[in-house]
Amino acid sequence: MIQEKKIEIAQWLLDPDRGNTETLPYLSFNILEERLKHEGLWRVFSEVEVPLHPILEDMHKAGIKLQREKLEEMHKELFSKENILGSAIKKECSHLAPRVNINSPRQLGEILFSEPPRGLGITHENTSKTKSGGFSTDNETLTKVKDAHPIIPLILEYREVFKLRSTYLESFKSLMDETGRIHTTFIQDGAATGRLSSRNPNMQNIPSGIRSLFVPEKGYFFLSLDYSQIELRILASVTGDARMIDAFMHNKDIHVITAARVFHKDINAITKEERNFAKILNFGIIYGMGKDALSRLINVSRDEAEKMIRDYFNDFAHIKRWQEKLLDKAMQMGYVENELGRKRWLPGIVSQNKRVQNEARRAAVNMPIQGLGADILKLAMIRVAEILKAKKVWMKTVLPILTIHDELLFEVHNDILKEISGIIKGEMESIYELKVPLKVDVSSADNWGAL
DNA sequence: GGCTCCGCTACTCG
DNA sequence: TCACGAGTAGCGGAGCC
Repeated sequence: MIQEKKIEIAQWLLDPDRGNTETLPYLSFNILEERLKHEGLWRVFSEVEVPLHPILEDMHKAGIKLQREKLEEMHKELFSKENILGSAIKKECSHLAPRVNINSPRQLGEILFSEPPRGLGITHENTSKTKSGGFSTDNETLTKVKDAHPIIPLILEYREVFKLRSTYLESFKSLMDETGRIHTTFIQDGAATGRLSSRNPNMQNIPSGIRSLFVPEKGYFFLSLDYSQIELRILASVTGDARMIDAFMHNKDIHVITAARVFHKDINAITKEERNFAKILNFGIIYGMGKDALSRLINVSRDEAEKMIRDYFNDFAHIKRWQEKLLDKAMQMGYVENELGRKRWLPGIVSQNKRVQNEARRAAVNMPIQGLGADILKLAMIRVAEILKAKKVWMKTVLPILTIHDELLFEVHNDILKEISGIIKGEMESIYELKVPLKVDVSSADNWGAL
């Protein structure tokens, strides 16, 4: 691994948000090494990031194959659909603005929500929602008024089609090599929590509807292994909350358990909707969600949302205490850290500006969870690569293809699929010890969409 | 007049 | 103001030559 890369990673570990320090680029590696050791970051550097780097290079080299004909076909189809929808939309508002650009949210907002004669005067609750004072035209807003005018569903469908064509299919076409594979770049020193990201193209946000375009070579299968509910398991483990730990130890449905707690009902009486609310609440806790966000998301009053959060913390008392302790320390020390010592500095935590401070507080409670999830996956990648290299199959009959936050994707030769999937699953589940078991779900298929 | 840069809006994923 | 973490496309304003 080249020295320059090590320096970049060291700098990122010392300032993962890229903004707290100014002139690190001129520091020698020796000085960076001292700083890493001084900050307790040497372990993450030497045992995680350094050994991970060649694996990401191998993934880049391997790439992932697209079905060229199917890609062309889908592109053609979407392009024609896009044109038809575009014409229909323009027809609906041609009397107002014959030269409207549908891709301009500002123009679109004017046309939909201004009073006649300038616009269609569609009624809506929240006027001028955007930062710059314009009408918001996002999916949530338009869905609320989708029956008010025939133009609305057309716009929603146009947006969907346009996104698929322009952001995904178009870039696949231009990035595909002669063999039909595209080679994303995994960014090791980008995300502030320790996660990886991906670009050119971003393979970590491919819509499920077009994943079937990606296929293994003949004689191979895709093998996917994903950690089941890893962030909630980490939440249970690092907070030491006995009830949540118990739920995972006995393989119970964590969202049903939560629903029973906050709705004061028996586990067997929980409805689908209540389970879904609890699911949103569980994730919301990881993200530091407040009553406003919760009430908007599950469509209850702010008072009801506040009560649900209060009940949640009453029942999972360790979680509340863990958050308070963490925030105290963050304010004293200026940073938070995960179990491996990975750090994130959050100067906003002591800001006089309430909004800035609250942003930092949410990031603070999230980082030790999201960041440990990232490290567990990274450790697993390192271990799996080691074993598969020893078996002489790495980059031969087993290709590492993608890593998507809680999931690994491989392209594996038919003959060894079963053996390899057992090995990788075992390593992923035993790579890190939490107070609850790590659970990995395995699936394989002859295209990415079928996993 | 044409070019690049950047913030904003919107949408995709875990 | 609106829940954490990312990347990308297009629009449109600002500033430069």
